[in-house]
Amino acid sequence: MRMSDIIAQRILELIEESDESIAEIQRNELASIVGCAPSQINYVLSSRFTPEQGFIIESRRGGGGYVRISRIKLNRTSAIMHIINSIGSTLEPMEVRIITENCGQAGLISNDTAKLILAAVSTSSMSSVPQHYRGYLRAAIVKQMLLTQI
Amino acid sequence: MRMSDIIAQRILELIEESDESIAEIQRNELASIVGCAPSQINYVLSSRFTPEQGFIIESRRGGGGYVRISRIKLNRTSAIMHIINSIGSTLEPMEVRIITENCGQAGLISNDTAKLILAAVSTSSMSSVPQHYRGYLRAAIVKQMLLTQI
DNA sequence: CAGTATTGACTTTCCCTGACTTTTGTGTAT
DNA sequence: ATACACAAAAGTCAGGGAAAGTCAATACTG
Repeated sequence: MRMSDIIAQRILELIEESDESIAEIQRNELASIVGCAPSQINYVLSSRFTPEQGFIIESRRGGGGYVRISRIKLNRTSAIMHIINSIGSTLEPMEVRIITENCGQAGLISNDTAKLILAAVSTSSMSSVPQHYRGYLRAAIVKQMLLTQI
Repeated sequence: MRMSDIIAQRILELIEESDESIAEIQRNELASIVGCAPSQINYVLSSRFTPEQGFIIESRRGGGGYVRISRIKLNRTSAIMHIINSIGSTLEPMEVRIITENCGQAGLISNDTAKLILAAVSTSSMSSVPQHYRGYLRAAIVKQMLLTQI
């Protein structure tokens, strides 16, 4: 069995065990338990615990640092997940408008949330970033934000 | 739990308990109560109770010295504007965390909104954009999102 | 060969401390 | 009253340690 699989499995176990669907680990500790390089934890997280798969990663460095992996709870979720999955790797402004409108109409997100999403990906928010990246960025941000609404 | 968190928590408790949203402490006394070096109190104050976060620090040295931490009360709109104005051209993840936490605690934004902001600027949202741009992007997004809350 | 895993060196962030400095209040001698 | 010394605070800053993050090179697998 691959190291990555062991790590992923262990993290999933921790999530299962917790009431809140949250696993909070110390990267170096987990690495030494399973016997791999610490940086491989990052690899596993970024390849298998992505927002697309329904996970949110938060972390903090320094003494007492941690990595928190949380799984989005399912229910009405499916609708939102479906929308998220339908989003490709890039999004144009018009598409964002349509998505938020649809979500709003379907009662999946509030008016306020819709506004927040539009603000986050607004032209003025992204003016510091070269054109070239904006489509990818929009897609990633919208996905990530929708995930919190589950 | 980190020492810094304990100290911050204690100070916030004191502020909550007081009618005037003021905590008045003696640096060395607090340090010895929680068991840390006195200078760490300064560290916590300067990293988490900044004017940008809506706090004012006053102090006096010498015999009978003190440190007074007071939370600024403003009306919602001006409070939010104040925070937006205090944000520079770039933001680090930690700063975003502190800002959303403080806004949440001050009742300026909902829990849900806080989550949305954090999601919008999360590492995974921005992974498609080179490091170099991320600070500026975070600042722009957070400002833009806070503006919708006015 | 293409794609996925794995590692290790280096970087960044955050926390914590201790040595040193500065400010303020108090007492005492002139 | 003035000046001075001393003690009792708080402030500053450089440095070290403990985490997590990044990235490029290499190994493995199908």
